[in-house]
Amino acid sequence: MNDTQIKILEAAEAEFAEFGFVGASIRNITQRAGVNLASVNYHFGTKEQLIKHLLLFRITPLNQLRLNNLHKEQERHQGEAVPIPILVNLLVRPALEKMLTVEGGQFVRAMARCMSEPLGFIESLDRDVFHEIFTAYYLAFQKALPGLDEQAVAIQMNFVVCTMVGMMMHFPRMDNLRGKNLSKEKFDQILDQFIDFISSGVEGSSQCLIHS
Amino acid sequence: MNDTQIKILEAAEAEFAEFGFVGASIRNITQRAGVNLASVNYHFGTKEQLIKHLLLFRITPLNQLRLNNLHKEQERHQGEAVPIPILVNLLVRPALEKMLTVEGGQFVRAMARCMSEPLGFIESLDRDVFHEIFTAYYLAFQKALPGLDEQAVAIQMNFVVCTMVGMMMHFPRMDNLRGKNLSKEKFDQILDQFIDFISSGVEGSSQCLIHS
DNA sequence: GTTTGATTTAAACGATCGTTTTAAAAAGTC
DNA sequence: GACTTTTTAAAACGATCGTTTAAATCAAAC
Repeated sequence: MNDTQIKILEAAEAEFAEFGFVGASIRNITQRAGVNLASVNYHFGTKEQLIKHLLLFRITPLNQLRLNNLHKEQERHQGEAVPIPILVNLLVRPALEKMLTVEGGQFVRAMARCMSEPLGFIESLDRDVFHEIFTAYYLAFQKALPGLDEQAVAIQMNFVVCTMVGMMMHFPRMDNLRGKNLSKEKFDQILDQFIDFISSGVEGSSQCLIHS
Repeated sequence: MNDTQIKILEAAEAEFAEFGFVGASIRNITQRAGVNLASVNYHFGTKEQLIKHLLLFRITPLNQLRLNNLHKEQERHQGEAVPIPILVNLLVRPALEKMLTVEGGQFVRAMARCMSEPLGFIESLDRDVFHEIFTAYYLAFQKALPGLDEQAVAIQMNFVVCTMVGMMMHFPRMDNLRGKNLSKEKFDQILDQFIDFISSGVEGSSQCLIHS
């Protein structure tokens, strides 16, 4: 990985976080990075290939971690269902805990913003990158929510994903936190509470479905 | 309201829903509407004024409804706290129930997409339009969650908003629903479940805070 | 030191963007 | 019917966009 390439990726992440994919401009990115305009196309090809590279570069290890941790937890429970709060924590925390640092927050927001854009190649990338982890967690959720049919489990997982993505996008705008120099302790506390919020949501809204 | 203006607003809504504010193009909008390119600037001024007009035109009655229903419910409870599930329902349902129809879904997605863009005038519009309703519901949440300090209540409300906005953006992509010609009954059932999800999230994640 | 390949640079290309201008058409007023 | 106002129409403006090109610079190998 070239020095120029690294500078481009860092600048691109900030730019995509701020303006999304269509709003981002190659000229701004190269200017932020202090490199020549043509170097993006030289090193990465098109703008589309740049965001693909960036997203894959960041999301792949994230999902690998989520997958490994799930397997570990499943082994620990020896075939029994892993409880919902643990599943939610394993799924949500790796992404959200990055939001505390500046560069982590940029990555998270860039990911949430760009992945939400309804462009053809984004939607197919979305499915490609998240298919494996979605099905792995889907099976775990199914085991943890006996009595729910397949579609109900998928809907619950969509609730979880919606909530997580909503937070990834909305976090920088949370009124009562912005500009407060959020300490790590306070942030962790809010993150714990958020994961608790999601877990309680899944468990609470599943209950009436199980008893029917 | 002119016939041309209506056609522009309808086309603009579809365009903004699909591409967001920066991604939307005046040329596409006028082409969709079947009107001349210059008519957008003639009738609405700039692109920025167009989206402002559209958002205000749609959000104002929505928030008025949410506010009226809250006041009614507060009268019914005669000074006692309105329970969380009712508050969440009053806050969330008016927006989400529009997603079932095509034009409603376009409006909801346009709103979620454009409001999430980190542009200066959008963020100020955001605060202007939602300030009144946020504080009204904030006070109601505070009464329904005794024992939580001010910041904790605000955080809970941010969780709710995050979740709602996440759903507004993510709904058209929910795998197990797309292209299934979702019936009104099934949709209402999912919406009920979603509201239950949020309510359970608030109540569940508040509990450990209250007992401390 | 020369040559070869990789990288950087500056300039340009064609396309699209939001907006403005100027004139034609339509609608309304007396 | 003449006049004024409002609305539409076509064309152009200046700016920015992603991308390509061609020359200049650098690095490494021989």
